[in-house]
Amino acid sequence: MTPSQHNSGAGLATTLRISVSRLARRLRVERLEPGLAEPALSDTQLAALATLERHGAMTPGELAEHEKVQPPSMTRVIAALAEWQLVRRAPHPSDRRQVVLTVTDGGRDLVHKVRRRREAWLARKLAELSPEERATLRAAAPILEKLSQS
Amino acid sequence: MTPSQHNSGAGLATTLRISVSRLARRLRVERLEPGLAEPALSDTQLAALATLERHGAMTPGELAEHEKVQPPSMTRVIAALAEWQLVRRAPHPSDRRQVVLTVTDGGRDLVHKVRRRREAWLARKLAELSPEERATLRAAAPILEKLSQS
DNA sequence: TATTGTTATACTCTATAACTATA
DNA sequence: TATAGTTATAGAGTATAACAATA
Repeated sequence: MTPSQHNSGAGLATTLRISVSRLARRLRVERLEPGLAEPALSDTQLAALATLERHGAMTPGELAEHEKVQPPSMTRVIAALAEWQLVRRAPHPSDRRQVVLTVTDGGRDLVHKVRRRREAWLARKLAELSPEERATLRAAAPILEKLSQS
Repeated sequence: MTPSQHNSGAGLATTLRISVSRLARRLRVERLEPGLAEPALSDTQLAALATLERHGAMTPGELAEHEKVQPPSMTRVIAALAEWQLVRRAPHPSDRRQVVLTVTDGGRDLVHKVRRRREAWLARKLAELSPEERATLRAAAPILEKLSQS
């Protein structure tokens, strides 16, 4: 690696891209494996449910915009989530064209369960590291976060 | 955060999962945006091409197994790649049921181009960081790599 | 008979276009 | 007229089942 690469981060870019992509894929897989009890939610359904759980209440249009899907696609996602009693639809208080979506208790439980399951694997792996290695990752996390902004 | 969480990495698991997943998604998106010159390869097509570029020569069955798709799906992927002259099919030397796939020069160029494009974005972002931040990431990369093993 | 690859067909997910109800 | 949501329909991607060629 040349000094200029060292400074600009070209060599670092290669190793970081590989390690980040691999770990992310591993985390994604880890979400799917267990948990055959609950309905098999698709990525979009799970993401929409998690967004709703975080934001509290949104209209279908807002949710579609947030999840970067078109409104008709969100209609189908909501229909599935509503059928499984994970979200609830209520009339908008002032505008009768709109619909207000909220997460049910069951939906909230499912979001938490999936979140815990995803993190359980990673937490186990982190516990196997040395304290110094964990400190390095703790310092790196906000920098990684900053990289993905903008 | 409690001391035990600090030691086991449960709190760290949350922040690290979020930052790694976000950055990986950002890197994936970065593959799509520019490059309107070449054919728009799907994720699976690009992954199959990259695997073939790395391994040199495989049969459709081996490639399907490696990419975790069923053989009929791989048949269609190969058909598209062959139509764009990115891979070449040759008869197997001894078993006439089998087919041997190799990457063409054009396919190899495309793999390299996409790989460079993905890294260019990250290298630009890394160059905006302070030397200390880059040093932290350089230390973190092998630890992230270790986490994704096993 | 078993195996490799392909063709036929169906399902899931998402998109665009057209429609309904309301503002 | 414009907007929110839905319904109708089409396209991309992948799966299983059935088939042809070869071992």
